[in-house]
Amino acid sequence: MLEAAAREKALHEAEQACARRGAQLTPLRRQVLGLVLEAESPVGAYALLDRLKAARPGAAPPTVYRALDFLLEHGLIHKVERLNAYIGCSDAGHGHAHDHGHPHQFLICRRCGATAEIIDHAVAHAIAAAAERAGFVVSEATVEIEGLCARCAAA
Amino acid sequence: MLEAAAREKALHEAEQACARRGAQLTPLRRQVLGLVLEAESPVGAYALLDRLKAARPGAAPPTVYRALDFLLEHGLIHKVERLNAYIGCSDAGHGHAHDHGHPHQFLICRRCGATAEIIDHAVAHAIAAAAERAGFVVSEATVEIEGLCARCAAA
DNA sequence: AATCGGATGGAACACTATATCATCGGGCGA
DNA sequence: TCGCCCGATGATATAGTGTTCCATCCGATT
Repeated sequence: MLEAAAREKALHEAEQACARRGAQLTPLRRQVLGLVLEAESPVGAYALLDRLKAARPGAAPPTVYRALDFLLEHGLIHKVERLNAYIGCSDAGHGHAHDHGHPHQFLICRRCGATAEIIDHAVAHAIAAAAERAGFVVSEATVEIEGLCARCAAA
Repeated sequence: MLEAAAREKALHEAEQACARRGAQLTPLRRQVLGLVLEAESPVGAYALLDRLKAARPGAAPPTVYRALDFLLEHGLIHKVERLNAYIGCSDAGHGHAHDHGHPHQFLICRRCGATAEIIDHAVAHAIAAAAERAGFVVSEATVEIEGLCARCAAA
């Protein structure tokens, strides 16, 4: 997802965001975040586990799920429900404690698997308005748009 | 989800929609659709399997997943990704063959689990516009809004 | 030192979904 | 009528995703 330099920068910003919030970005959590950020596409928990085992042979499913829960909780990553996979947040650290994340949407390419996060306020507003008309109090909205990315659609 | 009479009506309409499209709503598929429609909330595949076993002791996971695939394919049910569960479509049969469904959104209550399907054209348009700006060709969009339903928010 | 709480280690298990091969039965042409 | 094809179903096994539970470690506090 990110080049090495950009990844280091993102990790550093994550550390600072956690520090501000009184959350501990431990070496394990930081390492899992790094693995998510270096993946090309959204990455599954067990793929992360395999990679994590290179550095931590004893790692088991709860190891990675606990780290993922922390990162989700603090808005550093998102889960892509349609793929059962995780991706770095393009806008990490811009929330408050226990804010599971800002409104966002994903564009998921069927063909190449590339997944892009977008932040479209018109979509967010339309959702907020529709929910309000139903008397519904929104805590979080999942918007996952599947189709063909520009590159694959052209091909 | 539906009272007995409304359920019968929905099943009958599903039969007619399938007939129009040259699809076979076999007894098994009809039975699974009935189980989905009579559930209070979105229902998981294995919960359906348990109920199906009452009538068909030999039923196994593929039995129910194949039926669900057919029903999804023909727009008679939807999958709620956040819950890994299935729910009847509120607008069944209004599509064409291999049209996996019209634009729709879900309101999922965290507290009581009630899940309502809504069809909000402003949301659909905002999504289409955002995708188009990215050169993305949409085939299907998942919109799942989690929070508190009007009843639970009032309590 | 005693204790308390968050983080991690580790085994087992629960839940969700798919692969694979066999069988059945209706439609259809030779 | 026979043989064939093909979609649907039966049945077993396995893959993939996520959780529960208990133990341990370690730093902070008292």
